[in-house]
Amino acid sequence: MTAMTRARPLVIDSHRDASVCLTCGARAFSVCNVIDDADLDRLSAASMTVSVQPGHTFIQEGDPAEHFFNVTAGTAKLYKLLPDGRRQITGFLFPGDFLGLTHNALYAYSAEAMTATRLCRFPRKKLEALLDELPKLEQRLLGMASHELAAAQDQMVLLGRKSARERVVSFLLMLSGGAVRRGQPDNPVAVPMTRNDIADFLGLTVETVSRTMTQLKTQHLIELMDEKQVRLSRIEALREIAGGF
Amino acid sequence: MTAMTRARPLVIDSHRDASVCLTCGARAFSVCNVIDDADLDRLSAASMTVSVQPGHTFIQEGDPAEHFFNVTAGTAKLYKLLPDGRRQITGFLFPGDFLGLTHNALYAYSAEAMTATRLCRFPRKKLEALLDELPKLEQRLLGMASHELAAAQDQMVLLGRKSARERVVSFLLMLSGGAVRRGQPDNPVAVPMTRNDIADFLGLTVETVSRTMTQLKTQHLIELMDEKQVRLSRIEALREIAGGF
DNA sequence: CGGTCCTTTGACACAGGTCAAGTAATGTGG
DNA sequence: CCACATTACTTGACCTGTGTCAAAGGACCG
Repeated sequence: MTAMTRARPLVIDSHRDASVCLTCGARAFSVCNVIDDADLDRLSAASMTVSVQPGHTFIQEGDPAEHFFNVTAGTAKLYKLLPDGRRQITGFLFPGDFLGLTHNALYAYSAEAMTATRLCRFPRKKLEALLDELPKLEQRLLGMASHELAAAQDQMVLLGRKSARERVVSFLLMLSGGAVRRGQPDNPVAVPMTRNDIADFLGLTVETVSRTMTQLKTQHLIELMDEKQVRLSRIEALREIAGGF
Repeated sequence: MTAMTRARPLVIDSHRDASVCLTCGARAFSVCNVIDDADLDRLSAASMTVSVQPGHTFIQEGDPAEHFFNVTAGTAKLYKLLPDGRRQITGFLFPGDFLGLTHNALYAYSAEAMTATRLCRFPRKKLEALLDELPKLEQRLLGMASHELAAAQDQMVLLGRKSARERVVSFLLMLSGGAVRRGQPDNPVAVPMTRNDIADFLGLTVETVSRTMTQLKTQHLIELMDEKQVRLSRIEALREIAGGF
């Protein structure tokens, strides 16, 4: 982490069509505050803006979960490791996403910035203390958690029952759908992660991801503008392949 | 659903070391009420006990999520289907578990009773209306959702990165761990689900599950008391194989 | 006691993993 | 601005873990 500056607080908002810290300099995609100014000030006293360089792991699985974060800029990945080093990426974070919810006092996963990332950081202790007094805030958290849960269940279907082809197509559609919600170009869609990250997210190997992409390209279902930019040429056909996303 | 009787309400408690409906006749594993008697009465007016026969699907994915449920007896499975019928079981429910949290107004999965099951049913609308007034209740819900989320992430690692052998062993250890938390015998551990259900939970086929079990048996790592009862003979060796559960 | 469902086991096939090599893109220091 | 290293991506050849298909034995039930 390269910079830490005092900032006004995180504003919890509905997932995805998310607002971000009011004063971190990040634009808010939808401003739908759940707490009023007075409470904002109480939160703001303890919040901080944190800048993270690409490749930096700013959360370690198993560490005490001292902070709650809101991504205000950049992209990050969440992952878990097996003892022998196998990795499963459990999610990608974009501006507006949060992390740090945990039922015990430890982080359940590691988090690493993929691009230069700005985070609004807030002590979990304080947040929890405020939950009693700010039911709206808690409802928002509950809503976000429910949303995450639904996404996790979809991912279980993908990992447990879909073929490599179906996984890759589902992934591209997910990315595109997320871009829409964030008000970013959805077709061609930006693919900021490496093939390796995609593989670890989809439960495949780099080689299989790469092969599948070229196969899709050959069949004119997608078009690789460049490495990190994919046009979905035949969305309906792709949706058919994905099997329900 | 074969029976519906007026019951006193669901009591939301910490996941797993869970209490259940106070008056459904189910014993409470830990009585740690989060709401007082007056509020209980308000909840109770709308709650109901529902009995469900084995094999009955009492929640359909995509249906309007009108109720929130608390399992008070029996076992159930949650699953999602792909259009062509492939199935992924996303979780098993035991007494004390809940279901019905959803961020939109639809159920995200189907639920089917595996054994005779009793549920405490509560209208979601009313529950949501009460959240403002009962922050403790909401905190409990948030805690349960966070716990579910952590479990879902573990399951992603299993589905994305573990071998068949590792999956089966992880599953048996999970079952055993859950039994401990519910105060039930954990070794030998009850395995109430069919091989097919296990397969659909682990992202495998019945045949692979069956073969893997006999392989573990041959290697004296487990012992099949009968079809639905497994002794974990060498727990430490099994933990080693599972890779962190 | 015949039917249904669950489980196990065997023989074989194939999707995706592994290993290896080559190419392209990016950065670094001289 | 150019050697050179490094990292990401692609492609090919081959291998293997798990799926598929088939069959048979057992448990349960009306």
